[in-house]
Amino acid sequence: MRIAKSNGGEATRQALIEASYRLFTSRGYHATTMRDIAADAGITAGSIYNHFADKDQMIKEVLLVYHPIMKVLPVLQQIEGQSVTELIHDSARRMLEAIDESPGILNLMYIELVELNGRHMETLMSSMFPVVQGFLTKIYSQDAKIRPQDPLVFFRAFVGMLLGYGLTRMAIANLPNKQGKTTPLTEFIHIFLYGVLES
Amino acid sequence: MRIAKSNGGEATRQALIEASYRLFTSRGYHATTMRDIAADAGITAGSIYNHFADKDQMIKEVLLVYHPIMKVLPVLQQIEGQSVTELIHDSARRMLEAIDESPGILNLMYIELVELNGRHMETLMSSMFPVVQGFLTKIYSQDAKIRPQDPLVFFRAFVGMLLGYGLTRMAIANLPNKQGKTTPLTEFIHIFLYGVLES
DNA sequence: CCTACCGATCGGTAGG
DNA sequence: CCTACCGATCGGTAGG
Repeated sequence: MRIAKSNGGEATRQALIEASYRLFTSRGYHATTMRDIAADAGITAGSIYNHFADKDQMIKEVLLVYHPIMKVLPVLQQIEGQSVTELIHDSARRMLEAIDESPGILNLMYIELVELNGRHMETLMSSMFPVVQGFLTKIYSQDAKIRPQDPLVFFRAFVGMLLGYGLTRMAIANLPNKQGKTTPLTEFIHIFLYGVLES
Repeated sequence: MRIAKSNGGEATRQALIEASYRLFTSRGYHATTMRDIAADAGITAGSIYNHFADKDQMIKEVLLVYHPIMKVLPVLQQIEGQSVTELIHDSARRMLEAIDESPGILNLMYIELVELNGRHMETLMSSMFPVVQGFLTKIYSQDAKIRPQDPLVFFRAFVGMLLGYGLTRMAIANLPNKQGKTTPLTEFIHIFLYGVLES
């Protein structure tokens, strides 16, 4: 039972988390120095250690708040719709909104997987498990013929569709001659629905 | 017109490329030191610079050989089949084979995109363009109703399906309690085909 | 929260 | 291809 400091302390801590999120996602973990983070948050390097034990604890807290899985879980729990089609449309749209709120958030997956050797994956996935189960129950209890017998395959295909959309969009955005096309998320959803539903 | 050294020089160079590929993909670019690479290739750090100007040139050459795009392009050119279904099955299977040949190869995408800030994406994508166009021409000239009017959407959905399959498989493989299930690539392909073809 | 500083380690070079 | 070494910079600490 600790009483929060009235002002500066917590604000600085938040600024540090946001700064490290910004820098980690745009350069990677090991290329970002404590001095970079401190400067971005408006303090000096030594002062970071009044808020965090070390660099590893910083990325841990960033992952806890910003990892795509963490951002997407609350959305998955609030899905609404009267049919599989509606449920998928609603969830796809809202999951992508959640991801678009934090630019570069998908990079955290890679940072965790490669630069941190997937150390936190187990924790993240296990907190995901019950939510996914609830989501799939909602889907499969609808009155519709669904092609994959294994719900896990359904979920992998669904997440895969969203990942594929997000990553190819990222790749295209990195090009200089990006045409001003509207992003065809609905087309991706339609392909997935046609693929997954027995007509 | 340089005559290759009869022996050790080129072999060491190859050993260095393979070592750096292995280490870059398993730890990331900035976490891998020149000393790590040298040791893995069986020489000392200073000797690397007889073969490569600097660290940046090493990752460049690794990308040129191992980047998923480079591995997948020759496969895309050799696709065979008498129908869209056959063509997609053949290409998906062979593309995934090419990727499975080099473990961790997908990590190179991340290294290039985040740790190297996407510097080489343009070059890679532009070499991809004509091959993709040939692939799509082959697909769309078949006698079949294809749902996406824009071939680019078709291709994004196709690549997205493969990426989604590969990445969710990676995520699952990182878990300790991985069940011994067979990987359902064909189910992914079926979902995609049902989604993309008008029956 | 800052200044000043530490030991370690990095990428890269010199000279043989 | 190795030994020896450089300047720079890193994560982290001490003391105030």
